[in-house]
Amino acid sequence: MFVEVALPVPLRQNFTYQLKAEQQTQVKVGLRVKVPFGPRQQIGLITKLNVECQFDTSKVKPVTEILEHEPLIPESLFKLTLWAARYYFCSQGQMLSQALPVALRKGEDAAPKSITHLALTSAGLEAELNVLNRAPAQKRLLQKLQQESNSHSITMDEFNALELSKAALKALQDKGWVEKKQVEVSIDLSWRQQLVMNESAHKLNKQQAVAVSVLNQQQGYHCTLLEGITGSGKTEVYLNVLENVLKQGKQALILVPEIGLTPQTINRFKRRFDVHVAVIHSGLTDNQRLDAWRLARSGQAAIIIGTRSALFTPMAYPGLIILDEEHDASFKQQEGVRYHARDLAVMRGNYEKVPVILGTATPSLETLQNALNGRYHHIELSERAGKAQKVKQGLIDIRSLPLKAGMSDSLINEMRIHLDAGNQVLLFLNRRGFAPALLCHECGHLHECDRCDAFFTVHKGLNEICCHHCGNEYAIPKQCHQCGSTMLMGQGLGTEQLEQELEKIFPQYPVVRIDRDTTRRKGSLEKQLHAIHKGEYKILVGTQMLAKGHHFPDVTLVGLIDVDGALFSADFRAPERFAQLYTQVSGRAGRADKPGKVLLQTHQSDNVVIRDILKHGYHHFAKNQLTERSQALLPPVWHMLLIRAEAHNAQDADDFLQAVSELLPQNTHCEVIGPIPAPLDRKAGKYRRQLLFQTKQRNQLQAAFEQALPQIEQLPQQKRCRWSIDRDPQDLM
DNA sequence: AGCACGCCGACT
DNA sequence: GTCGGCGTGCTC
Repeated sequence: MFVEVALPVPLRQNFTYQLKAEQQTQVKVGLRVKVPFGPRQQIGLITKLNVECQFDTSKVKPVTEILEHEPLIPESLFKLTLWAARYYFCSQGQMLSQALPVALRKGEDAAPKSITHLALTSAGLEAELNVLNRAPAQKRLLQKLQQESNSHSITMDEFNALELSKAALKALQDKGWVEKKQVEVSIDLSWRQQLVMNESAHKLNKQQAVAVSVLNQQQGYHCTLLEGITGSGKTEVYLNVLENVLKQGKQALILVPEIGLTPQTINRFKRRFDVHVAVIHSGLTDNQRLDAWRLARSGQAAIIIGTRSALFTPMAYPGLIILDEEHDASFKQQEGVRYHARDLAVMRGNYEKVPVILGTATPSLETLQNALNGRYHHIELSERAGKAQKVKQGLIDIRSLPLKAGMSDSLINEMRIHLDAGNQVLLFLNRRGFAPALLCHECGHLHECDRCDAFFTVHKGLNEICCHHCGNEYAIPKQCHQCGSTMLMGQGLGTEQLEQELEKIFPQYPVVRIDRDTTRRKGSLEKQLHAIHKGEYKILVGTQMLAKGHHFPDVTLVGLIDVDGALFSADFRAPERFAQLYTQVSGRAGRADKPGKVLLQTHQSDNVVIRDILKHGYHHFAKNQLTERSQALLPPVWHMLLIRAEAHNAQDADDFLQAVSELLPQNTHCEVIGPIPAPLDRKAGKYRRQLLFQTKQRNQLQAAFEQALPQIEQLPQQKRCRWSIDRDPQDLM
């Protein structure tokens, strides 16, 4: 008997293996198997049984081992994954391995084993808390354990949630009061019978109430765009719908952007319901991920909340999928298989027959189009939930104005007014580092990365010049590389420099900078945000990071220092992104008793995009953009596939893509553009070229490319370069 | 993607 | 003499 196995290799095919007699009775589609593959053993999933062997039978190898008795993931999720492999033109094995926690890919057991508990010993039960007055961490842990009335024990997960040090635990163990115990896991599904609420729902305004009642009526698959302006209380709507779903004994999957998965967000859900919430984020170890996965699969975790990859978490009793901040670019994977969690979430809702809610204040054009043409329901929340006031907007035309570190006098004056009134000010600049280039004042030479077509960014604090594209870095040179002059200076403005200048202009107001450089260490973002909330800083400087997801109630003025770069990038999504960013930062300013203000500095004050957003708001702008995209044959109206190729030698990449372009149809419904150099022509020492394939209909793209792909893989030019496929690309970089 | 094989330069 | 650089080819 032969079986077909999907393996996590980039070859777009599955592999045939033989089963030994004793394996044949226990084999099923969806089981993991260990198989020999070339010189090593690989773990794959069975996709078909009893297949005719297309391969030279004598070369077919036997399956080494079958790793379980029951399929790892439900059929709906398995089917979704195979669908995604076809859609994104990758191998089934690659897509399936995306869908499994790393531990399972490596062969770890899927069934939950015993887990470690921390338990009180009898001595610990009688121990006096007051003895530990000088060891507060130990005291808290002991107290917690003594309060657990039944078991006098907690799981390691619960211990970690207390955020106490390992040393405190060690000390209690050494005293003989606490011990580690292996406990057999039992599956606790009591939440399905009786949902316990920790707090009651907040009062909804009329729009929220209508939204909740519409969403609660949905049975089976529905997709809804919940378009709610900042502060309109989307989360409260989620929580109400969630309550209804949990009461039916069904689980909910909540997907959030990478930056949005903060303790505050998680606590919001934990605080409302007394259920197990499985949190899946990038900081987890492989085994912690696997634990969360098991809890979700068995149905013990009622709520699963995570970032992009959590999309693939199996659920025993699926009831609802929510994807928050739907427009966020972090839902699209940017390496390997470039899937979009938003699109797959909608597809998953289809397969699981459950409703999907896409929430945002600034819908992506893709989602907006689906809402406008009726594929998705569309619910709008246009009222602010509290009595928060609308922000005031201002445009500063900086053409020929004198600037201090990129700031005009009017911006600085406005800042002073808000700061003197005791409020916080947020300045947004999407360029980290001190200066985006190093200029020789004598000969005009701009120092360029030797591996990329890009200038070095100057980082004064690190005393380094860095290439933000390949990670190349050197100490700041003392002399110009071209003329030897020592008169070197930063050219342009970055967050680091802005921070420094602000400290000079407003010495009495402490400045904090939030960007990838200041938040590199784990937990430092949390720390800085906490300090901001406590009011330790008055001026906040930062990149995108600062604009996304975090609300600062004491910020009353938001300044966008330089948006011209963002608006005039070569990318067709630049206006959309800018509009989203602007709308999102605007939402950060002000609160009920303090009206907020947003100031935008630009050299392009009469730019139609800027005018449109300021005057009519995001929704109006987005509708106009859809028309423009349609006229320009761009997504989401047309469908796009991008093939990137890179090679040491530009000609090799060009030749390959040229050959590809000749394999693709070109007519009124299908367009091929390229090969063209990528926007960053040379990156990390390699030349990058790309080819765009666009079609009017989604299925035309699927059909045409499916037909061409086998031929593309056979092209002799293919060997001389590395190439990859990006369906529905986020950007053309 | 890995991993082996294979063919040329600078080291104990 | 060998260690190791990465180009090329293969994986049921």
